[in-house]
Amino acid sequence: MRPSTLLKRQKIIAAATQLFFKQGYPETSLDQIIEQCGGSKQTLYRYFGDKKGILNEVITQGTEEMKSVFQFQNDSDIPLTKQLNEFGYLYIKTLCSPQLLNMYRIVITESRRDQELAEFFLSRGPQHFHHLLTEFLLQQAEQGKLHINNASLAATRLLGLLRGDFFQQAMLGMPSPSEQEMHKSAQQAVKFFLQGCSIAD
Amino acid sequence: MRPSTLLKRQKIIAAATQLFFKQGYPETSLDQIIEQCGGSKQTLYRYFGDKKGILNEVITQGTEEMKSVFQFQNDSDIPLTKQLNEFGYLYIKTLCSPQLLNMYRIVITESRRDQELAEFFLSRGPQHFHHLLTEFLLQQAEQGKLHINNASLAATRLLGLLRGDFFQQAMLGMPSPSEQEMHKSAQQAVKFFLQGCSIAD
DNA sequence: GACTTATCGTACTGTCCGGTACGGTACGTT
DNA sequence: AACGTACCGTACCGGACAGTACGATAAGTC
Repeated sequence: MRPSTLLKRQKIIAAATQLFFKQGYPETSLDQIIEQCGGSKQTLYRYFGDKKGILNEVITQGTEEMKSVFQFQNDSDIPLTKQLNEFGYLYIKTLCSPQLLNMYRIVITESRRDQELAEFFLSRGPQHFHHLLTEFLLQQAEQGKLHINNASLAATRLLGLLRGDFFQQAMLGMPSPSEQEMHKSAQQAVKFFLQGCSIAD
Repeated sequence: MRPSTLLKRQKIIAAATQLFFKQGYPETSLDQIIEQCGGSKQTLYRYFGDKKGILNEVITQGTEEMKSVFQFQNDSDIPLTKQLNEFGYLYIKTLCSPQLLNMYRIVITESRRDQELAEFFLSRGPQHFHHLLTEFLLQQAEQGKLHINNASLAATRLLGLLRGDFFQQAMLGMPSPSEQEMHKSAQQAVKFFLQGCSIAD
């Protein structure tokens, strides 16, 4: 294997990602990818087998990158509300990012043909956020800072409140909220969540 | 115009709906629709202009039908909690129905090309539910049965709680919850919502 | 420098599909 | 019965595109 191989792979994936996100997966031809990143169709088949192989790699790297960007600092010196506000803002911002929205659209479209891809994306994407929040809530509960019986269910609720209408609307191409709206919505959702928690379950 | 024309139109739409929902819109050829409902391609073009014309009609009739199915009885003799539970159950059930899920998938997929369709669907589908709930909450608030400042925001919150993870997962092809789970989830969400409302805003 | 192997460019194949053309046929009207 | 119109069936057009074939060329290895 040549040393340039890995670089070429990344170039192909970068080009494919950009085109898939911009136009959609079925709407992007292999020739367009080649045109964007140079090289020959043969190379593309050598590395990825077929078109779906490219998509798998795009989704894999896309989710990986998102996970690395979404860094939620769990610092016990910071008050609970503030930490949740920050988490909420990050969550809304991530959900409304073109990166995630485009992946959602593609995976939803392909889920009819490729259930495996859908499950993969679900576990690496949405369920990852759920997992992070559940762990955090669990920890807070153990420290007595929060009264919940079921951390996973509580996480589902907070995430649902955070999503609100944004996600559905963004998914259908409506404009994303501003940074200010995201902050405000996150704060309101967290407040509402904590009030509900003070008694619930 | 012949009397059989309307019948034929409906037959075409029924066939197209079934195929679009089962296979997706781009994956369904006009020949397949003809094969299913009989007739000639020419007729199809006579009635609908082009393929997208058929889709528009499918979505229009689909949302119309859903609105007529989703009948929320506002009976002031019934306690608030019970009414909200019923609403919540209906909402979850509708969201997880193949009818709505398939429309969502198609519209999301097409929203890249046809923003108008997306907005049409959004207003007739999701926003219709939001509107119904907002009106109801407003009425309850005016009667002093509920303390909220912003009925629309409150509706967004309850709907978010009701959706929980179900919608995202169903959208990606995961199995829908059972009737029991729907009932239970609706009750829990409503309970949590009402607790949050007792102080919030 | 000789050899190997990855890559390139281009052309090609097979297929699918939206949309059109057109001759024939049933239907409804007068 | 005669006429016009809607409808049917089939064939066709043009274009797009995944995937393949293959000879030419560059890059790395010895």
